[in-house]
Amino acid sequence: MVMNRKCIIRLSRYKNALKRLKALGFVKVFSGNLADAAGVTSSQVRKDFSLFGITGNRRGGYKVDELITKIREILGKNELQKVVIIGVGNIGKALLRYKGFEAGGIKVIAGFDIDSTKYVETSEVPIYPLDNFREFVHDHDVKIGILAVPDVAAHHVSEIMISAGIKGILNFAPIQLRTADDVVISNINLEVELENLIYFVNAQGKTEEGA
Amino acid sequence: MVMNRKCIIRLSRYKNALKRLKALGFVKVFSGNLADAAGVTSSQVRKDFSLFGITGNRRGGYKVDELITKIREILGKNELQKVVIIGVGNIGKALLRYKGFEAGGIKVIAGFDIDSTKYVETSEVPIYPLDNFREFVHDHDVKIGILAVPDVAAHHVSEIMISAGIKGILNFAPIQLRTADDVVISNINLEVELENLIYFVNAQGKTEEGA
DNA sequence: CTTTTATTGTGAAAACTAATACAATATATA
DNA sequence: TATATATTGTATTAGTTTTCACAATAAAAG
Repeated sequence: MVMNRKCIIRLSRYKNALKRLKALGFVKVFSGNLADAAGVTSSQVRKDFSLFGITGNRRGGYKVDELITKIREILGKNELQKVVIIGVGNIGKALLRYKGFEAGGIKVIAGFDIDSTKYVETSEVPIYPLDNFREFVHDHDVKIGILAVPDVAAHHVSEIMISAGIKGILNFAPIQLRTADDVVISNINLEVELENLIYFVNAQGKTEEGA
Repeated sequence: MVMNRKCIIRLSRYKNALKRLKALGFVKVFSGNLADAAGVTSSQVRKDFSLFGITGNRRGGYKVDELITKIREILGKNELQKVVIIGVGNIGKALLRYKGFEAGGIKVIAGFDIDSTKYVETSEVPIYPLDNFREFVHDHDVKIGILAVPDVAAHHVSEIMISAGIKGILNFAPIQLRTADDVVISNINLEVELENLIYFVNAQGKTEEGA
């Protein structure tokens, strides 16, 4: 079992690239095509594939359809993945409405909030009180949750999520969640990302001067 | 000039942790405190600091205020950083309204869209037609842009951004942007993040069984 | 059918990143 | 002031990830 996060992320990117290539009519691809599309080297592509036991034909490349299927298998995406969102503020609401997931086999099936003015059970994706969370997660066998509450609430809510049975959290709150070993956390911190950009843009300016 | 992205991201995290510790009344901290708050080891903290020439006192730790100032300097955050958003859909709108940036010295000063029904010049953050982009970027000396348009438009819009003088792009579109060397791109791909979580949650399940 | 050619698959080398260990030393204590 | 102690700063070691290089081989060409 490959536990290298970067490698899994590249696998997702290969899959996305393959979908685009397929839409363009490609039936088979070479490692170099995928490398270009995903912004890596061809040997990186082949090495990644070899880690997962994905093989092609020497001199013949890889068949697009087979590759997509195999990658989806590895990523556990051949069955629909149900996701819930906790915190229906700016970000949470945007993700509830975002249509981009469904094509990829991910479906946001509900939102939860403590603010009762946000409850809407009739909309496309219903929004329930946080009190209903545990029952909902149990009934629908949900394993993945998106945490989009303000930072002061984040740790408390994450504990609610975990105790309800959530095993993977995509955390938008700008704090470092500390959790049990069997729960996987992915952090998206927009301020950190922007600070990163600012640093490298400034650095770029400096090295350009120097060159 | 440190060019290790992970290291810069940790620096941002240290800064955030320091702000929290300061709010709790801390005047000085030890590498171990920061390590705990940021979820790394203490030697990692010291190694990172040493790369940037940040020094403390042996046996005395680091002064919180000095540290924050130095990190902000390194990150280029001692002056207000102006950011624009291109694409005022679900995600773009959420980021326009998001209040979390300002405390960190980042200000979203405008949004842009091709859809004329979205123009609002009177709201807190004005939304203009994309045609005004080049002039606005020039007038306000903006260097950082958030790209939040649908994937089919992303590459075209990124070219408009770069030709207008944008040097750093935070890209939410699920494609790999290809750009000039002097432009820095950071990608946030929510589907990829979720796929990653799904993989590791499944993997967790498997290793648990095996154990 | 034989030769040439392009591409895969992977072991080995290189580059990069993190952890360990400990000397140097500032602060605290007696 | 002298001694003990806790913490930094960094050289070294270990670990991880990527690139390189090339044998194996399938397809194409002759």
